[in-house]
Amino acid sequence: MATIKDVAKHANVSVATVSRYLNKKGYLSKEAEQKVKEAIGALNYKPNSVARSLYHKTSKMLGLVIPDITNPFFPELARAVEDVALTYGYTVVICNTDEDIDKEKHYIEALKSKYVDGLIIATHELSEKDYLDLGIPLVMLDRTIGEAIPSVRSNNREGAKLGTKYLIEQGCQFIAHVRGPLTIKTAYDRYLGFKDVVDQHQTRHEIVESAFDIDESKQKILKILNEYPEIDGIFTSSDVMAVGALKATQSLGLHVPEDIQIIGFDGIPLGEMLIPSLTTISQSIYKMGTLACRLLIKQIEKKPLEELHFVLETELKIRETTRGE
Amino acid sequence: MATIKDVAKHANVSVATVSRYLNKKGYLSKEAEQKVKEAIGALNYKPNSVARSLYHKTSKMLGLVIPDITNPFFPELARAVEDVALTYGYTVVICNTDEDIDKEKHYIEALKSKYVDGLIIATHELSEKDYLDLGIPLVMLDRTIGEAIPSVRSNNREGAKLGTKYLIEQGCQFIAHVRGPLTIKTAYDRYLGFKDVVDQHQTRHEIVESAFDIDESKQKILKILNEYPEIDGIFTSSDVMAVGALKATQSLGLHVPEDIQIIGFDGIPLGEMLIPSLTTISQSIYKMGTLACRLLIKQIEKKPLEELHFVLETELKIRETTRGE
DNA sequence: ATGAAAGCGCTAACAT
DNA sequence: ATGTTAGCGCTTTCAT
Repeated sequence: MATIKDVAKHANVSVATVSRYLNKKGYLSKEAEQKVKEAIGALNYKPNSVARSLYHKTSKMLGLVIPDITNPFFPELARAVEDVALTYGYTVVICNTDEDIDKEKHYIEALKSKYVDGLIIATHELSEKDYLDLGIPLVMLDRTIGEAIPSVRSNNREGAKLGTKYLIEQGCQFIAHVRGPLTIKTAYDRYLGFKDVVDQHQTRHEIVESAFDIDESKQKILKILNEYPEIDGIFTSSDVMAVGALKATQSLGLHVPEDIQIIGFDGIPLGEMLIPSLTTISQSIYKMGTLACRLLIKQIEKKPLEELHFVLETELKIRETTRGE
Repeated sequence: MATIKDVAKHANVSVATVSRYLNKKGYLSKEAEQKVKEAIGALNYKPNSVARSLYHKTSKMLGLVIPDITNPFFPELARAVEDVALTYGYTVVICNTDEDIDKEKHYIEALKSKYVDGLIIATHELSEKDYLDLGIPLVMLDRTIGEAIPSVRSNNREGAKLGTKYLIEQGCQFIAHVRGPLTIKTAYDRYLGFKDVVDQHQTRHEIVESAFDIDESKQKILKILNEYPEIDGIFTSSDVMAVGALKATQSLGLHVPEDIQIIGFDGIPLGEMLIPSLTTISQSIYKMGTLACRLLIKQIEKKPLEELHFVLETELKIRETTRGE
């Protein structure tokens, strides 16, 4: 691979001149410009990012820290981040932490030593201080952590209200809510939204807790359906959980949506592929990703942020697991 | 961030000594070792990867070039690659090319200028020469391209035979095959396998072509089902296409598997989540990823490869879209 | 056993 | 307008 020296030699100028050409900085005669341009073409020269990084302490790399790319919520998000990163000339490195604090630390350390320019964090492991101490631009995705770190998330509580309300409108008299782990704020907000509505309407309800996991959700629902066969509506804290619900009702010989209606949360592509397709509270996943990435790049480029915390509205996507009009 | 100089100063030794300690190379007195160790601890020193990269022309980074992480085949693959990469201390950068040759070239260029150590390629854009000219270790995933570049793929033809045979065993008399784009070798092999079996059994059949896309597949199937209502079996070239088939049969009021049986190909997690769950020819996706990554790292570490081309067997996963025993 | 110094490829301050 | 050079943080050869 040709270096800047080779180009300088070939063009009969100094490396500084080549560098000026490359960065369009400082004075440069038309003539020199022409010679350099030719040399670069002739040698097929490409600037070496590593050398640039070493000098600038910057890498044009972004880190995306997520629990697991295999969770259907994240591919679309990752895609969104990557799409805008590409636009601005950044490369993104995805880190699967499996919600393991050591793994997360390991990755962040590795990225820092590569001069990563910023991080989008979609996990719930470290504390605000840990993140702030990193000393690099950050965006929290799907949660806020203190006021200082910019964030992008959905209005989970309102979304949950939307879904619960719709279930009641469709005639549900006894609704089960499968909520996510208590430690996860997102899941807690959805629980709160559910609670708001059932309390207000004095709707009979039961709440179970489950990991965002299809099988655990199925088991929990089987259990509660067994205990309360009158349940005629299920609102789950995620679409994956709703699949578990669907499996459970199916194995019980229940018809959806005739006997029991189901609403999920997330709006992952899977929902549309199911038969029956899943009614859900859809988050603007792609938009969350692009927004987070733009926020991050703005910080990296030291542009002012007129707003730090973004809350996106959710949308009720009526499909086949509810009765419809 | 502390540098090697800081550590040297703190420990009252030269940077060379610190470097020797870091790399466990060359002579080092117990005493010096102790001092350096302390200094590193005290300063919380972490070696800078960028500086190392510049010297070694190596980055401990791997590139994974795929069409689109949003395609449900790839998250599991990416996960597998990352898991083994992590074990060996590598970081992986995922590149979504959208099957766009310019995007692929752009990414590869960017990675090269970052001294990426190797590439796993799961796209079909560039030629063997293009790849060879890169001059870095490579593994082809899901296809072979010449003899020189190591590869990992499934035995697609045998897999297709397995599926087609099973459909016939289950009583199908008229089978439709939705094949993938002709340009994709993988899809072609599956088509060949299908053809092998229907020809041998003189089974009535029809073939349509579709992108690996749910809606297009649905439309194509709707059309052929309309033309030949006697079709009682569908074998698709991917699971996503099979979802299209399921949607099509459902919209026609057909019962699966009673009226018509369906078999997909891939074994993506989605298949299990569907209701009815999808009978499919399952590839060992995770294994393909780990194998490819190990192969790549072996090359990077200049270890001999006893074998260059790996063909993994597929497995028939009998679920609910076929009649079963 | 340890240190000084060159060099990886690039940028920018300084000199001319 | 252009060139010389120090330095980014690290590794390694060569002295000592």
